[in-house]
Amino acid sequence: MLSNVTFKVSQSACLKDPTESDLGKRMLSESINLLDEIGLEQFTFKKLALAMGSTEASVYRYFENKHKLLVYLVNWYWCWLQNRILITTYNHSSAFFKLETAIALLASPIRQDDNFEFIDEKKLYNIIISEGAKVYLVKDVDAENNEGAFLAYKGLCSLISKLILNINPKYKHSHSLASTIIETCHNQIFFSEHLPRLTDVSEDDHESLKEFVLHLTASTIQ
Amino acid sequence: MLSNVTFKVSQSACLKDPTESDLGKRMLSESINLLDEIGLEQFTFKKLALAMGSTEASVYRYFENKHKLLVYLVNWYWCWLQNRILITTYNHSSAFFKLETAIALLASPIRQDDNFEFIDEKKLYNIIISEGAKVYLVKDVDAENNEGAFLAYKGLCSLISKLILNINPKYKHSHSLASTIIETCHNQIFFSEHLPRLTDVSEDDHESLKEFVLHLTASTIQ
DNA sequence: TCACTATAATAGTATTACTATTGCACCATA
DNA sequence: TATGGTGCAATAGTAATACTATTATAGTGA
Repeated sequence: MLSNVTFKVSQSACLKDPTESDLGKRMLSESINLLDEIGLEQFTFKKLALAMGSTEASVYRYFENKHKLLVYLVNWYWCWLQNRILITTYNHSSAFFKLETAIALLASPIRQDDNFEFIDEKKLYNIIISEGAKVYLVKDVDAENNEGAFLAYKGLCSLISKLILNINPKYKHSHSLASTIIETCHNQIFFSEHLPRLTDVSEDDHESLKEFVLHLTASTIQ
Repeated sequence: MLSNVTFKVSQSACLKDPTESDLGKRMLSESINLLDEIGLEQFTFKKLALAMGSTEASVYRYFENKHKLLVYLVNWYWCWLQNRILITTYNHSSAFFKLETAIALLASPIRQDDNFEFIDEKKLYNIIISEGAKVYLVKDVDAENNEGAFLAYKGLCSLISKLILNINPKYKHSHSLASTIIETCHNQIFFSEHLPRLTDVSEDDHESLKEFVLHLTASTIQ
């Protein structure tokens, strides 16, 4: 069902579609490896070029700067995840089951998806957790928003929001709860790995995280 | 009651205590103005030095780099906020009232505290919302954690966690809920200002934010 | 008055982010 | 098969940023 799917990842994030050339695909693949390994602050186009056996200038042909590259990757993830949720819940009618599935997917490391051989979904998931918030925590967030940089996140939030309203049409804060669910899943995983005193979730205990978030969600919307 | 209080803000964050010299105080004051104005990415010690009529090298005498300066400011805020919560709830015995007070303080812009004439608490609050997460979302978070960079955050989290357990001693995820409350307050304010489709809270409607977080908290812990 | 100390200012270097220009391969047309 | 155009990557830079080694100065105690 997913085969031959490509995501229209925010055109504004790249100068040239990296999925349409061999060099571009290697760029995505290597940038995921490198970002996962050294983090956004240490990441430079020079290091990326070295890792992929190309040059700095070639990377600049595809992405304006490293922030836009991160925006591209994060958007790719949001598109991919929304797809995953829709596919996994396709044959079910219960809104509660759908919401549970969405939370389970958000709270667990991602299985490799062989439809995108140039994306390592597990490493990308780590990048989302550690660097994801940096795509919007910038001064020119409004300008980027106007360019459509966050449409995929909004889409996912809207999807979860609708599931919440299906369960309780009178709940007044469905969008806030949806974004809280998303952010909390990632935050708690980060805390469990690095700042354990900020969480009760043990490292890699995704079942416990799912339980926490699901209980919080279900209690809140009754 | 607060007068003559100073915070032992993580010693490791600075090379020299900025509150003990005139230049240091101006450094804190101007860095808050500048960070609020242009954000961490655009912020440089050169610009700070220019703004305060000093030199880059002098700033480096107090802080290793701009990240450490941010760590210092964020820690100052966490210390200050914990103090505020303790003072505001001092004469009350109800754990629920205390939790409500903590959420109200987290969810609202801060009044100017005249005990610290070199800190503009409102601007600092904006910085916490926009830049706060960046203090831990870095590759060497574990090393910084060992140096005690996050003790103040852990202290606040522990305080809220205890209030939760006072209300319901059987609740299993008090630390996770505490950190979720803190992060959610700041996130939702950011979203209300920049990405309104991710929230139901309107800009500057702190009452509605407080309502959302308090309802979520109360429902979750019963 | 003379060292000694603590401080800030000067004057750099190395690295990073980004860009202008050149060179090369592919492809259609004569 | 030759020729000119097009699109891409590589070369070789510049400008700005992050950081440091050294010098200058003011205050303090002997």
